[in-house]
Formats: sequence, structure tokens, C-alpha cells
Amino acid sequence: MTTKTRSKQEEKSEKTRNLTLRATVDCIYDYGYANTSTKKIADRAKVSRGAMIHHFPSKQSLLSAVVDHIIEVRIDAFVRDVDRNLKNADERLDRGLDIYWKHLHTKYFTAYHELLVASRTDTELKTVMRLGTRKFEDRWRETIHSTFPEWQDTGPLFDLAMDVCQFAFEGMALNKLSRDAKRRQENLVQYIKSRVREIFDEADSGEHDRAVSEFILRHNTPS
Amino acid sequence: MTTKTRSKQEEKSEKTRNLTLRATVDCIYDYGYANTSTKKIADRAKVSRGAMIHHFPSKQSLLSAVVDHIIEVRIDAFVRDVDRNLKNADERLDRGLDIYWKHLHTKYFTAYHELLVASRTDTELKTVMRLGTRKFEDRWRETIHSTFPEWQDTGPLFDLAMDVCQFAFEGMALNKLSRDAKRRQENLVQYIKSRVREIFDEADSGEHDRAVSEFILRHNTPS
DNA sequence: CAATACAGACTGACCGACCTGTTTTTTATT
DNA sequence: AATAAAAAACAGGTCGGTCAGTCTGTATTG
Repeated sequence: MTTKTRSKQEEKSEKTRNLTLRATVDCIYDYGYANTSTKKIADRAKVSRGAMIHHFPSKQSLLSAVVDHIIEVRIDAFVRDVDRNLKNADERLDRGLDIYWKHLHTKYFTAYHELLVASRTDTELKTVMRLGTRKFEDRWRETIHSTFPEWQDTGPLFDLAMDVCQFAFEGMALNKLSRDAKRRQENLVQYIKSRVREIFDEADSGEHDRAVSEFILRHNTPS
Repeated sequence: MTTKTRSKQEEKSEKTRNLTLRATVDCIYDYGYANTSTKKIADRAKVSRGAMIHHFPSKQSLLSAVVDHIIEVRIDAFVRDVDRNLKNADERLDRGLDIYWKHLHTKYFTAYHELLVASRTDTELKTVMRLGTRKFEDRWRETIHSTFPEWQDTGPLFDLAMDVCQFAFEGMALNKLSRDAKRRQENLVQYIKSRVREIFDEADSGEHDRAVSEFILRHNTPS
């Protein structure tokens, strides 16, 4: 293949590309999406604006690239954390939920969320975000499935458990302005943990006699 | 009092103030916070930029005012909906949750969320948002308490139920990019409904023998 | 009841700063 | 020498904010 042109130049290119992408995440995190300009990014990356624009001809293309970058980093970090901490561990479910909860407080998730909000009113960004989000979700599920193979065939219950966890956690992570936020957060995390455990316990035992079955009933007989 | 100087001029002032505030919400909703400029707001409000700046000397002051405005409208709309639909109704809890869920899809909540995200990196906006959010939460609780007086003394369980509902719903309302989003949303809403019902059932009966008691146990004996 | 003084609401032009994107020039690699 | 990368200068537009001056009601005065 084109293995000829691979050396200092490609190396240099990738370096400034990476510097730019990382600086973009930093700027979005520090200044917010609204106050992130291409000049600020170039300054922070210690890259000339010309060099940056050589690689990302427009702001849109940079933002698209940074969305992909963020998704990739988020996936890698999450998978790595799960692999490291859930091998032969006790209380794997609790730990797994802790990992995701912690994950929602990283710089990269915050930047992701800023871009998610911005994408509501930006069609180009929206398509990129949609693809990225789905990719993340798929990889996320893969990871969970390989870590918790016992839940492989729990079907819609698996979706439910994942969604309860994901959305409740995310909703809470984004709201830090309430009274007594910390205590309520801890309580809610504990509560969600036991709910998710409950869902899978029911799935395991095949009982379906409680809350979850109630859910399934409602699910299959819409009013 | 100064009831003399109240006439055409004050009326006029309030009119342009309201026009401006409403136009700001519209702009934030339509263009996003990042793309909302004072000129766009003035144009949409059909108010001269000068007039606007006469009332809101800086963009900050306008944003602060619009936060208060949004909080007020959100509270009023929510309380009104609850009052209208929960008087002598069946399945009041379900209906109440529906109302809040619906509320999260209004223009004003979306604008609120945009400002919430922006406030993360804007200290002035943050203080205004914090005050507003707490005010909203307090009024929200008041409304729930007067609508469901039977839960007056459920203590931390009440907080828990409110938070489960609020955060799970909000987290979900903000995430519309997933696969199969609609079905999963409906399922989760149903699930949360039965969980909240469960929490209050336990509180009523004083049983505390199930999931919730598990939560309380954990809550009072931190590891 | 007029005439006048005053205050608040409003206008639109203007400024410097910053924004994104283009073009031109310099530097480095092959 | 040819090509890619990086730097710098430039251009057109928008941003938030200031300003001098106009218009329109309100209050005071004779």
C-alpha cells in the first residue's frame, strides 16, 4: 500500500492533529462550547492557526473530528476501566455502576454533553453526534455483555436496566444546582444500584413476579 | 405611594421588556445559546437594539433576567397543569408524572437547559441559575405536597421518589440520539412510574421490607 | 388651562475586538 | 526540484457595548 509516505511528515501531521483535538476538548471543557473559537484552540494547542486549518479546513470539520475523538476516548477509557476492575471481582455489578457513574464526571463526558446540546440546533453536528452516540452505545453493550455473559439473553430487561442506569445517572450528573445535592446523589446511586440488581436477579431466577413483571405487563398491553 | 407615575410609559416599558424576554427564549430555543446574539434578539422582538439596551444594559443582565423569566413561566405552567388535571382524578400519581414528563419537552425547559449548560462556565450565570433552580424546586415540592398531602411526612423517601422521577426523566429527555429511543423511553417512563408508586406504597403501609428498606439500610450504614 | 421644564423611552451610527475563512509566503521533508 | 506542512498576513462580517441626540409622555409652574 502507500507505506512509502510514512515518516516524519505523517508523524508531524498526526502530532498537530492530536494536539488540536485535545486542545479543542480542553477549550470546550474550560470555556464552554459557546466561547470556544478556533483561535483559542490553536493558542492552547500551541499550534499556529495556519497549521490547524491545514488539517481542519473549517470549524465544522474540526468539530466533527473532535466528536469522533471524544467518542473514541470515552469508549476506550470505559472499556479499560471495566476490564481492569471487574476481573474476578466481588460485587461486580456495583463496581460496574460505580465505574459508569465516575465516567460521567470526566472532562470528556462534559465536552460530549456540551456538543450534544449544541447539536440540537446544528444539523451537521447532529448527524455526527448521532453516529457517534450509537457507536458508543453499541460498544458499551458489547462490553457489558462480555463482562456479564449471564445476562446475554435477558432481552428487553437488559435494555431497561441499562437505560435506568444510564439516564438516571446522566440526569443527575448534569444537575448540580439543587439543595443538598451530594447526599441526594449518593442515595439515588444506591437506589439505582439495587434496582438494577433487582432486575437482573429476576431475570436470572425467571420469576418475574414483582416490579419488573409489572413493567412487562404494562409494556405488552398498552392502554 | 408612587401610584401617580403609572401609565403609558410604564406600560410601554413593560411591553418592550416582555417582548425582549420572550424573544430571547425563542432565540435560545431556535438557534441555541451559542448562536444567540443581542442583535438577533432585538430583531426577533421587533424592538430596536437601543431600546433593548435601555432596559438591559448588558447581555449578562438580559440573560439573568431571562433566567428568572423562564423559572417563573416553568413554575406557573407546571402548577397550573397540576391544579387542572389532578383535582379529583384517578391515578393521580401516574398523571402527575405524565405532566412532568410532558413539561420536559416544552420550549421553556429546553431554553432552561441551554442556560444550565452555559452556566457551567459562566460564574454570573451560575449564581442566577442556582437561585432559580432552587426556587423552582421549592415551589415544585410545595405543589406536590399540597397535591399529595398523604406523603407529607415520608421524609427522605419523598426526596428519593422525587429525584428518581426528576433525574431519570430529565436524563432521558435530553438523549434523543439513541437507537430505538422512543420505545425505550416509553418503557422507562412506565418503569419509573411503578417504582415511584412502590416507594410511596411502602411509605404508606410502613412496611419498609423491600427495595426501599434496603436503600434505607445502606443509607444509614455507609461502608 | 396653557406654557415650560424635565425624565424616561428610544434611535441609529459608531467603535474596537473578535470571529471564521482565504490567500500568500516561508519552512521542512522526500 | 517537488511536495507537503506550517506560518503569517489579510479580508469580510459579527460581536457586545458606547454614545450623542430625538421623541414622547409627565410634572410643574404661572
